[in-house]
Amino acid sequence: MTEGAKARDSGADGKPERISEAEYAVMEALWIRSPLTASEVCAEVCQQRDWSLATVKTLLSRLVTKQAIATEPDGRRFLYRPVLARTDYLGGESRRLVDRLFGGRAAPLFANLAEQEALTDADLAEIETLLKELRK
Amino acid sequence: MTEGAKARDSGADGKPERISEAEYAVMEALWIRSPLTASEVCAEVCQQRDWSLATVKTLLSRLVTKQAIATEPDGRRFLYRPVLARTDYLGGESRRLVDRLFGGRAAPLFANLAEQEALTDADLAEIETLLKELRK
DNA sequence: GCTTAATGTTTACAAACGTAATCGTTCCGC
DNA sequence: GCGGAACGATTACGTTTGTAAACATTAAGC
Repeated sequence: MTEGAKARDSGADGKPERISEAEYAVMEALWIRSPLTASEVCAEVCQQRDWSLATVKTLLSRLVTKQAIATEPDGRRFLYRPVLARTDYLGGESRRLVDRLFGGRAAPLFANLAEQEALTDADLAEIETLLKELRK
Repeated sequence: MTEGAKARDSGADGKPERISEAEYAVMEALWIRSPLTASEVCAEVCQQRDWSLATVKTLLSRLVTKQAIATEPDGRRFLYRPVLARTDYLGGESRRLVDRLFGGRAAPLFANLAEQEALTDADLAEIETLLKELRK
């Protein structure tokens, strides 16, 4: 490409492009262990999702384009490792949900989860502990 | 269609198809007030999202197909109203997020939001109140 | 009665996504 | 040195989503 930084941003500046659900599965593998080769990633996810190696390669390429992962050469092939931190991703997605569906406030989300009976006793206990931490 | 219940489910049985982000904006309008005509929905959302009436009509059709809303004839036109309850939708999406990103446990989500400083004092207070309720 | 405005239906089209096959190169084993 | 395996890059193709225009029908005004 002759005129570098064409556009479509997601560059170092603009907010990172969203990671799709399939791409997320690949990210997970890399968050657990990295760097990995494409084959190694496939070894981690292809069984569970019933994917072919080709699919994983496509997803890796797209993630590189989105700058969610980076490559480092290792001989004739690449090793892939996350650029986007897991915590940042989770935080971003959580905020998105809270902003989009609950007016940016977390309390209604919890009320909703409670209503859905999606909160286990363990969850409640942990949250209580966290609350104490935060209010300190 | 000659052979009713063709497929593509989302029928009365299979889990409801996902509602996209644009579609959600339409649902919001209908959750706030319903039934509404297409024009009325447009009056609610077209300014904010910079949409044309045509776009709203498309989204309404798709939502009808997905059985998220239903129509009732009103003379020569339709009135639209939600079939999917707001609470159910919010609950479903919340669970999806918790399942997909946090292994189905709400506590890590909470921890994450805290880390992202996405919890206001008001949130904390409300959640505390909720917790007390739930543990009763 | 005829034009027109409103409304649902159909069709359109580009971008993103899911899923992959194919192509071109290069290294490794024989 | 050569055939195949491994790998990244390119191309492919159907579906969903975002966004809308075109079309058909009909009710309503003049």
